[in-house]
Amino acid sequence: MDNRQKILAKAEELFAAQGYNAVGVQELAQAADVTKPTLYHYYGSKLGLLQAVLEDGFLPLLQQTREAAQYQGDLPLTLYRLANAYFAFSKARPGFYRLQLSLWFSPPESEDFDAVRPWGHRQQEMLEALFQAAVRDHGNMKGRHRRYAATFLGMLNTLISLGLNNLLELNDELVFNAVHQFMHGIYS
Amino acid sequence: MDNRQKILAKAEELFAAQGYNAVGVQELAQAADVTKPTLYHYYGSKLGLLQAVLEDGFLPLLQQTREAAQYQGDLPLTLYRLANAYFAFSKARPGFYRLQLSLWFSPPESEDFDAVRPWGHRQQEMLEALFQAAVRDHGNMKGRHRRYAATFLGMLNTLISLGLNNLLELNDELVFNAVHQFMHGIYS
DNA sequence: TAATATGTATACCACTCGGTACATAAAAAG
DNA sequence: CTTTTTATGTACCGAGTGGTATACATATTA
Repeated sequence: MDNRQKILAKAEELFAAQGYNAVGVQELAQAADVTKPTLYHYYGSKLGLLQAVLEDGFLPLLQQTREAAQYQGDLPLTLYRLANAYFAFSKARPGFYRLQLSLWFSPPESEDFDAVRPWGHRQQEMLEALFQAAVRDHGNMKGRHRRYAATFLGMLNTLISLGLNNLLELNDELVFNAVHQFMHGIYS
Repeated sequence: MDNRQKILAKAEELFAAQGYNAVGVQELAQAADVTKPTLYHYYGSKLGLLQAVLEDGFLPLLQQTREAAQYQGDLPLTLYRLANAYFAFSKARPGFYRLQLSLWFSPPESEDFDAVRPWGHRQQEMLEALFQAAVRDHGNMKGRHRRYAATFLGMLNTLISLGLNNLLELNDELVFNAVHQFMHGIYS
C-alpha cells in the first residue's frame, strides 16, 4: 500500500473515531507513518483530505444504492432492496458510515458540514426520483416525494446507527418490518 | 442579565452554530463581552461550560417529557403527548436541540460525546419505562421495550431535525401520523 | 470601619494548530 | 547521462489553543 492510500485509510479511521476537528494533521501523519509535507503533497489541506475520504466512501455507496433504487413497478420491493443495500454498506464500512453520520449532524455553519452537504443532496435526489417515479402507481403519494425521501433515509439512518452500536441486528426480518411500516405510513 | 447567564446563553448559541470543538474559549468570552478569567471563574473549564449548557437544556426537557410519558392505559395517547412535548421543546429551544443532536452523533470516543451520554441514557430509561409499563396491555411488545424506546426516539429526532431545517412542519397532523405509523409497527 | 468573600482585568504560560520554505532523494523522460 | 518531475524529509512560521498567577475592585459581613 502506497503512502497516498495509507493516509486515506488512517484518516477515515481517526476521523470516525475522534471526529474531524479533534484530529490534528500532525497526529494523522504520524499514525500513517508519514511526514506532514507528504500529506500536504497529496491532499493540499486538512479539508482536502476530508473531501477525499468522503469521495472514497460516497462513490461506492451511491453506486450500490442507485442500482437498488431502480423502480420497476413494485415500490415495497424496491425499498426492500434499497434498505438492504444501505445496511450492507454500513456493515462493510462501519467506520465510514459513522463518520458520514456524525458529519451530517454537525453544525450547519461548520466546514465539516459543507463537505458532506453535496453528498447528502445526491442521496436525497436519488430517493426523490424513486418516489417520484412511484407516483404513477401510488397517486396518494403525489406532492410528498420530498418528505418520503427524507423520512425514509432518516429511518434507515436511525436503524443503522442503532446497529453500529450493537443495539439492533440489521437482519432481513428488520428490513422487512421497517419497509412494511414505512409503506403503511404511505397508504394511510 | 448577569455575566454568568450571558456566558451560558452565548455558549449555547455558538456551540450550536459552529460546534463545540470549533469554538474557542477566547472567542466565547469575547462574544459574551467578558474576559477569559471571568468565564473560568464561573465554569472552571471549557468542558465544564458545555456540561452547564447541557444541564440547562436537558433538565427542562426531561421534566416536560416525563410528565407527558406517564402511562395511564392508553399507549397511542401517551406517545402522542410525548411526541408533542418533544416537538414543542425543539421549537422553543431550537439552538439547544441542534447542539444536543450534533453531540449525540459525535464520535463515541470524544469528550463531547461523554458529556451527552448520561443525558441520553436518562431519556432512554424514561422511554423504556413507558414501553415496559405498556406491556401489561400489549403482550406482543414483551422483550422489545429497549428497541421500541430507541426507534421511537430515533423517529422523533429524524422528524425534528427535518423540522429544524424547515423541510417539514411539526404540526398536529404529523404527530398523529407518526404515532399511528409507529403503533402499526408494534401491532404487526 | 475592618475583614472577607466575590467578581473582574492584565498579562502571561506552554503547547498545538494548520500550513510552508527549502533542500534532497528517487524515478521517469529526454 | 542529464534534465525534469514526483515524492519525501528537516526545520520552521504566526496564530490560536486551553488555562492560570496575580493584582485590583466591589460588595457583603462582622
